[in-house]
Amino acid sequence: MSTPVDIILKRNQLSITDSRKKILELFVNNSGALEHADIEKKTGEKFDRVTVYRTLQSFLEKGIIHTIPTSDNSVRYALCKDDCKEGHHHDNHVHFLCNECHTTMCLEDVTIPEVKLPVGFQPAEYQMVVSGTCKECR
Amino acid sequence: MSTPVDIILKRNQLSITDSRKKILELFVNNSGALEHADIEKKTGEKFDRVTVYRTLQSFLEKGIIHTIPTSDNSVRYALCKDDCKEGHHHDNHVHFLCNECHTTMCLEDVTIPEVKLPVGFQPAEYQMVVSGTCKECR
DNA sequence: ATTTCATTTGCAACTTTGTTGCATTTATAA
DNA sequence: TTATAAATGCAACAAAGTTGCAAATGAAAT
Ligand SMILES: [Mn+2]
Ligand SMILES: [Mn+2]
Ligand SMILES: [Zn+2]
Ligand SMILES: [Zn+2]
Repeated sequence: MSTPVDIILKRNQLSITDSRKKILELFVNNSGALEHADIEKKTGEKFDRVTVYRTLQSFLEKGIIHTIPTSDNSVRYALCKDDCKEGHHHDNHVHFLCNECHTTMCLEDVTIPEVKLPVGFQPAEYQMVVSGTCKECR
Repeated sequence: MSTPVDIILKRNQLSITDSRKKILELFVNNSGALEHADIEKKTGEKFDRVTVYRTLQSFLEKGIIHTIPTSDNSVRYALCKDDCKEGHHHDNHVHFLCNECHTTMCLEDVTIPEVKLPVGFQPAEYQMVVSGTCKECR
């Protein structure tokens, strides 16, 4: 019996290990984005810090998760929609940071608008982050 | 004789010190954004790391510089246009990250477009970062 | 089920990045 | 010139991230 998490791991040619299962479950069961520290807390110190780093790294490389830019120095991770290929992400959706509850979420349905850049600039990837008050907090 | 840098400091009620002058000069003479490490390098280990941190912090608070969001964990700083008030930045311009020369720059003339958020979401600040190849590198 | 082998993990040791308290120095204004 | 509040440097620390390597484990073959 393969769990949903197992299926994701198999599809990405990652061996199914304890840490990968637990960490991927966190993403699947959480609506918002997670920081490294969140993951360490929520796994209850079950895994070595290094393992968490390496697990996130391989999820990133496989296109299972993506990072979300923030103005402070924190890195947030969130699940990619299924159509991200290895090494080539293309979630062109807006991200929202709530100033009240401090959750970071993917607004999958809000597409990043195009902008006209000055001549000579060749765009490859667009990122848009909106901060404010989320649905729950207002 | 007040230098341009002195004037900025005075306008923001910051006392004119060696470190503040040198660090602010870096921003004024550099077109791109700077990381903490750049500043330490370019000042030639002249100032203590702590002083650099505290100087950047006070520039941020006064609205002299602003941070630029990135997907990795690095923090970049760039000069604000003159109309940023203490604690309340409003540079609503797009930022560009060059994948070749790795410079980060403010596209002052490119305004961040509005997006329609799902009901319930109250936006406060918009950030947009475009990565790709810059004018110089193509 | 057992064996094999590449992969993954945990540990230790390390580097980098950022923070805090405090004594000394410095800038500003009286 | 002096007084005083602010800024700096230092030390000590905390947090975040990296690397090499031996031991453990997963997947596939027998
Ligand atoms: Mn997302
Ligand atoms: Mn800018
Ligand atoms: Zn919220
Ligand atoms: Zn470039």
